[in-house]
Amino acid sequence: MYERKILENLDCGVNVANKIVGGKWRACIIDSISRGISRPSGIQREIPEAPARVIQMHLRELEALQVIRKETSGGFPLKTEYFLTDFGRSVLPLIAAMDAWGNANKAFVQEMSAAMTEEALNAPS
Amino acid sequence: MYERKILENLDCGVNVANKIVGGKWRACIIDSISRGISRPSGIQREIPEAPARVIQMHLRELEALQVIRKETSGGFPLKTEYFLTDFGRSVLPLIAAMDAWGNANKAFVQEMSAAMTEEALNAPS
DNA sequence: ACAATAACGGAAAAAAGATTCGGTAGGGAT
DNA sequence: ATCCCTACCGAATCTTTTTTCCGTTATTGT
Repeated sequence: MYERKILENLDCGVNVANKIVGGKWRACIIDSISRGISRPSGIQREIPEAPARVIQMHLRELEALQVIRKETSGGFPLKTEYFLTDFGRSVLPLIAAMDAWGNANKAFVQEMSAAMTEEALNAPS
Repeated sequence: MYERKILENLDCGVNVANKIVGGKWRACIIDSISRGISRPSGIQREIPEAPARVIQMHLRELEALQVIRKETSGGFPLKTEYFLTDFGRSVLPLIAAMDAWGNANKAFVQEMSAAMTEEALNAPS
């Protein structure tokens, strides 16, 4: 696991929340599991743009943070399943709130974002 | 401004939200301005752990994204003020939700986080 | 024996983000 | 004259996160 050089600050609530749902694919992974997509291969099929390695690493970390719980049946075909813990379920409303706000303001942010890159291109100075 | 190499994906609401409130100091800066701390120097005094340069850059970006609006009175002592736009005010409930969830689960996350680093130290393989 | 699938992880590179260092500029106070 | 304050920005560097590449193990189907 990666060893931090700068001590992370978990005093502020926002930072605590970002620790769980921040990152490029975190919320997607949690959302998939909440929708009953429990196996790693299924999650990968659900989010094909995310590299398998990244999903694997996030699953490890979310398990360590007790957001999800792992269940392995050694049988065949080699079955691993992940489920949300109670704690994990408690983030769902937050993810829903972020998703709702984001979707409501998607067009505006996309527009501003596009304007920013155009501005950068048209002002080579 | 920084030029992305990988196209950012603003299709998903969560990513749109993270574009505005993600990042180490974004929410803190927006929160400060919402509390009436309008000048850069004031914001820096409010968040002394954040380097001045970082705050400056975020202010630029938040302005470009129209989350905040800038007002300059050329007079003296060289006064610049930032205010939330209507759009900016619309993120406040989201930041409040993140902060509330984070504060409610702070102790648990801190505990899990500590357990993770200890685990890493005690298992040198 | 050989491919296919599932789960997983090491290592290094790439990308993104944060930080430090230094510099600009205008004016005020001593 | 010299130092301080305010606002600001370029560039290099460091840290963190994401990605790519390539392995391992185990079992099933052909």
